[in-house]
Amino acid sequence: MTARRSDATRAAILVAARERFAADGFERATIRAIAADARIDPSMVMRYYGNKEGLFAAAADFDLRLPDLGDIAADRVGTALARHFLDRWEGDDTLMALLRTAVTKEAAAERMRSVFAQQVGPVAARLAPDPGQAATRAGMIATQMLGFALCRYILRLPPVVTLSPDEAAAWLAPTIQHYLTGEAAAGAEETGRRGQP
Amino acid sequence: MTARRSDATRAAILVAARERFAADGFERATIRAIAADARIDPSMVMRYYGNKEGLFAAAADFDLRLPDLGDIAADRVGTALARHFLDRWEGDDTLMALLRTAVTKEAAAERMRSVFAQQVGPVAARLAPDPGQAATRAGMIATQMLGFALCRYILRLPPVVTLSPDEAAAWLAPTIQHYLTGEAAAGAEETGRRGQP
DNA sequence: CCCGTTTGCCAACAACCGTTGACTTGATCT
DNA sequence: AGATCAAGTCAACGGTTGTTGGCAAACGGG
Repeated sequence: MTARRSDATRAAILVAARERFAADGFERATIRAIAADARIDPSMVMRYYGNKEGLFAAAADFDLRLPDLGDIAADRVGTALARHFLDRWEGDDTLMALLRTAVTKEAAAERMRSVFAQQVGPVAARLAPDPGQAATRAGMIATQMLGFALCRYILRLPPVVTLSPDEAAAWLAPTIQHYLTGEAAAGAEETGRRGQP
Repeated sequence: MTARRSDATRAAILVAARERFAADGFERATIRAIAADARIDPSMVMRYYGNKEGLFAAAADFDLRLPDLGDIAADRVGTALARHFLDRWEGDDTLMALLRTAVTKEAAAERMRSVFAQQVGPVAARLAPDPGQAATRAGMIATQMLGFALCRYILRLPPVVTLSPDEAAAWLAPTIQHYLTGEAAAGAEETGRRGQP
């Protein structure tokens, strides 16, 4: 397939869409505002992306780009993961657009689920000491990383915003490492039982 | 001030508003839908709460209701906090309404910030080994608790949804405890420096 | 050079939203 | 009983949004 003459316009729309979705979320980001940012007519957005959901799907196409962790000592993976997540968040509007939208749109939440299941899950599966708990371990890592992003980039809690990237990584790394390779939490020994009682 | 005749209506509006805000977020929850749930006219909402933001402010008035932790051993506070947070989330729509809205509305984000600063902050200030790091420790606790709530109740990541409350508390407690009283993360020794370089 | 296709703009529609004001009903007090 | 005021209903307005179809200009192959 050869390059179309409208590729520049398509790309401009996508950039503007990512910025608006990241800054305002899905509902408050209007097609008119996105089109104005991209200096084109709103109807162009419809022509190239069908409708607002199609535009979002194209703008929020995301990959964590986790590096190969094979050559990293198992007890240093926590640090590597924490740093990678932070780098990924700082430079890319896509993750923020996805998170802001996933809170209110089921389709975006589903994409968020698949990102973590397909990209963090395998890492846990390879490094977790207990294969049966790998999914849970990946899930707990997601809670910590998404929670950190939520507090730092969206809610902007002052003590979390103030942290330098190095400090942030230093706080997060032991938690990630613990969820990944630390002792599993049984949790059912006090008042309940695993799964449904 | 004596009880007004309209108190039942006011309360019905508030209940319906909390449910809608919690389920749909601020923008997708319409005054018309809330009024329909409460079986009254939309104009009643305006009369009693001024406008949509006033309604939200009334519906999202929230208190963590942290218990007195004075009589709990310092090394068991993590467990107590984790359990309390979980209880608070399970039973009350208010927190979900607040979180769903805080992601896109600055006023709600500000309320979220003050909730954690004024309610979690003091706990950290009393138990942290290093007073200067108390705010940071409270912030990291917020990242973990809000991240867990985000993944379990809003994004519904399967491995996090599946956990029983006891299992969840067992996973969260060591992390909270570590953020509260564990060794502080220096974090600036590798490539950066604390605060601005 | 001409004709079909792509690219873009313009105006408009239909739906929905928050919000308002006027009117009716019902309770309460003298 | 009649006056007063709160409680509730109804219809509408102004604005915004996603979306559509028609039309003009630019482009490119024959």
